[in-house]
Amino acid sequence: MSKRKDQQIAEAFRALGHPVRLQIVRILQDEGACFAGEITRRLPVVASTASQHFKILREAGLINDAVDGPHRYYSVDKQALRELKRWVSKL
Amino acid sequence: MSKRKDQQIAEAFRALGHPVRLQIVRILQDEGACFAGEITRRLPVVASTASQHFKILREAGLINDAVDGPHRYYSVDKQALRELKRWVSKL
DNA sequence: GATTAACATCGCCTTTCGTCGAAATACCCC
DNA sequence: GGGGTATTTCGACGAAAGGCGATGTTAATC
Repeated sequence: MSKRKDQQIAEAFRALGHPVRLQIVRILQDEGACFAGEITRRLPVVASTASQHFKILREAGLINDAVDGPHRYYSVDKQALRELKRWVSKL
Repeated sequence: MSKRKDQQIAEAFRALGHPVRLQIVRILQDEGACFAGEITRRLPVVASTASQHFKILREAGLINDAVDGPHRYYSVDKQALRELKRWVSKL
């Protein structure tokens, strides 16, 4: 029971613990990678707020981003999701 | 994609998004039902703080409690955990 | 190189969280 | 019913979250 790992898992859960962020992950899951504006368009918050949520998900390791010209593509981090699933399945 | 459900799922994730609460759920998972003091004894917080964490987990529907004399037994809510697993597995 | 577009970050404000110690509650036992 | 034990609730506080608008940054376009 590593404390380090616990911290990471808790951070991941915390990141998912907000309706907007949950929505972001689901959109990415459904559509695959999307650029930020496309995601933001479907969220009930302004762009700067959405960006904050992206940051939290990114720092929790749940999503990755790739810059492409003026756009920024986001996608789920499959590895992180796998670990999360593994943790949850042990419950 | 019901908004209602999303709210519940987000609440459950949020509840798990704190190291102490993660620890509580794991203790209950490992040991089965425990009374509050037994759990608190292993946590890095005082009793009143632990009680707050129990409350959050209870309100998120993740654990159940049963009064037994001066003690209070806590246990994980298997149904809620099943739902959570189902949700996560879709990611 | 100025302009526009797409995002991110900053600054600010308000609300919620996390924690503690103190007080309240519930129950048991003498 | 008085004292003791287990647990929750209350009250207070600093810390962090979540929101917005304004400002920065980067890159494509003219």
